[in-house]
Amino acid sequence: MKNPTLSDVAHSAGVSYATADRVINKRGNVAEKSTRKVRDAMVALGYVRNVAAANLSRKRIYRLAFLLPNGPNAFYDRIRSHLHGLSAHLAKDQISATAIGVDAFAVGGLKSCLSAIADQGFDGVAVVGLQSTELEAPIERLVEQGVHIIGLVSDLPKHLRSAYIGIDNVAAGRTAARLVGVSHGGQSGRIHILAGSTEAHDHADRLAGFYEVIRRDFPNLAVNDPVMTCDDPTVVKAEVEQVVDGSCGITALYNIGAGNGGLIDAMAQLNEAHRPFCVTHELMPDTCHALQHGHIDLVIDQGPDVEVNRALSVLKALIDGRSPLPAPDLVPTIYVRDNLPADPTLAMMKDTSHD
Amino acid sequence: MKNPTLSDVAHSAGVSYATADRVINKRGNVAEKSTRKVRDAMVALGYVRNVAAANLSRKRIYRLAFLLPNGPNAFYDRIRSHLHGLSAHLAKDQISATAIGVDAFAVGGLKSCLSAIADQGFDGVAVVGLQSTELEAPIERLVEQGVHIIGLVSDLPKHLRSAYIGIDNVAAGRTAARLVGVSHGGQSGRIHILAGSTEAHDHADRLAGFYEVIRRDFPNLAVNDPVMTCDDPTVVKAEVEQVVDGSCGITALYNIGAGNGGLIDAMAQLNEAHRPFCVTHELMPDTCHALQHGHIDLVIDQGPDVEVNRALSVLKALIDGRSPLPAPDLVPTIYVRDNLPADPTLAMMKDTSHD
DNA sequence: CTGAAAGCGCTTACAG
DNA sequence: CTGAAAGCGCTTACAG
Repeated sequence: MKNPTLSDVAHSAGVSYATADRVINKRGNVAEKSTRKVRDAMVALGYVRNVAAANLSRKRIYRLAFLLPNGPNAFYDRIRSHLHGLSAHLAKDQISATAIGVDAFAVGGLKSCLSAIADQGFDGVAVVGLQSTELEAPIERLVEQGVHIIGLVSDLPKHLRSAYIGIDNVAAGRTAARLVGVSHGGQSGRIHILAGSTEAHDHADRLAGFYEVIRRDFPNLAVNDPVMTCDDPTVVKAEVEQVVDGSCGITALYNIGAGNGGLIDAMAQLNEAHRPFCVTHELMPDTCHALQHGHIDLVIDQGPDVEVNRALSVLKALIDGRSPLPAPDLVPTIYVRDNLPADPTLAMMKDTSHD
Repeated sequence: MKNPTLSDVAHSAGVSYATADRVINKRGNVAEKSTRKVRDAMVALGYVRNVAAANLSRKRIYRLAFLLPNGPNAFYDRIRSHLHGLSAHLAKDQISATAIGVDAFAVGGLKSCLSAIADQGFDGVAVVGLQSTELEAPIERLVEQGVHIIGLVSDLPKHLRSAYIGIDNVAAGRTAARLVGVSHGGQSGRIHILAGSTEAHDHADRLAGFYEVIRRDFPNLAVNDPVMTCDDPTVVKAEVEQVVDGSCGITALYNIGAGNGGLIDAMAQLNEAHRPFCVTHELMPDTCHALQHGHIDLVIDQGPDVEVNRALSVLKALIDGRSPLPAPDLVPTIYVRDNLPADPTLAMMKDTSHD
């Protein structure tokens, strides 16, 4: 019942091990006839290449890079720290994963970073992408070098990457809308929306999804035009305070982007029973705390840790030339105050543990 | 920068390869003095054992078993089919995973199954457990044989297993309660609860969590005593039809167990705008369809595919004697009609694809 | 175009 | 208690 090896195949095909190897690894320089014989033997015996053995003999080390936006951003800090906590573990599987900072969210920064990592011997890179054709040149250069590219959290143009690991932001926005809608229990209301910027594709997607559902299924709810906050907590706070004084009739608040600190500060001053229903994104120490204390109601979390783990295994599969383990698409987790991780700080930090 | 090998360690310790091997693998028969020298060299060089090489030379094959309840159950069918779809993929990593049917949910069936798989050469087994001390004997026997045991979906007594892969059902019940509560928008109401049986620990846990939150945070909501349905759709349907005729003032329905077909049939007859708010568990073709058509509102899904994948990697880590990849606890996904998998039937079935 | 041989980092008899 | 040697399934020069 044990798997046939390459030498079984070679034998059965009547050629040498080296020749069989040449055809299964497409190294060329093999007579048409030999190729055919080997191919036949392969299927006849049901040959399955032993990747572990191949990697051992080749001394393969998976060199991976994660291109993450620089700057003070709790979300990417969490990704960085998870990656860091994983490194000892990954080393045992001959995987090295390096986080590389990219300047701002601007195309220029990403472009130069992509160019800079060429010729550095990376086998795969996960990049927090941008929808810009300007990225075409540097990425194609990498691909020519045999580097595998995937989009992480925010996608690249589809034709430039082999996979996207992240959530469907339109669906996330729709989900937020549904839950906000449901929270009105059939009563009418007015929803106020905050977003980081119109540039950010993920924000635009969430907004589109949100509108779609509210307009279709909740005619009793009015939606204010989104206010841009640049993800700045101070801006968020000022905006929320101004609009929530009671005279505007706001019954729900949806923060599409970051800057939750400001939202939470503003909400904490209100009476829980009378404040608007609040939905935000990403479970962080502050949003977790706010949920526990009833300052906000729902957090839609994309699970950065899981995204990183998934990116890692997809990249490895790509490099090994095989399909990744079948797994369902990533769907964000909805947190309420009742399903929070046992010890929030611990849960956030446990990544830094090693084994 | 490359990792030191065992022969580096042996060299540096001034002993033979074989001796170094004996101490790192605790095979015994080594002089105290040699042991010390090797140990010192190990830490000095920062030796990391290459598991892949070890497995290759040992021709290790991971033989795993999944003990799943028999009988017509869509949930476990889905687990079985996912497992089946994975097998080609797993084979490439020298992993074989066999699903083994266990009679009913009774302790007796599980006990005899656990006894039956002893001496069969399994390295690890994931079992849909039961909280019964009767399982102690057969499990301890397996453990003595070096078999690693984990609980899947439903836990075993803690001291009998190395890990539990599944959701926190109390938290799931609390989440259901929160969302049901929120859906009333501050208005009062009455909630009707259906459960499979009082025996099932997961049902009991969900119920407890549900009560906890409603009682604490939603004094305006009354909760009927749970009705036991034996997870039978016919029973569920009859019960729902009886209670939803309008005269009972039911504003929400929570089905803790299975038998959703009955719930959906009953709901489909009602006007979406006036039917009670409906929450159930597990995304299946029927619940997915019901969500899309507005017959129910929320599905709390534990993600059996992800559970299986996780069980696999935890089992492998256990067998290799290392800690699993750090990953957050499993939290169920909340589905509404707006965040359903792209093609539901496809998504359910894609497991059967091979690579 | 083809083949024989050494080596990847480990384990497993086997002989002292 | 210790060591030399073959072998796991592959890849990589190297020699024809």
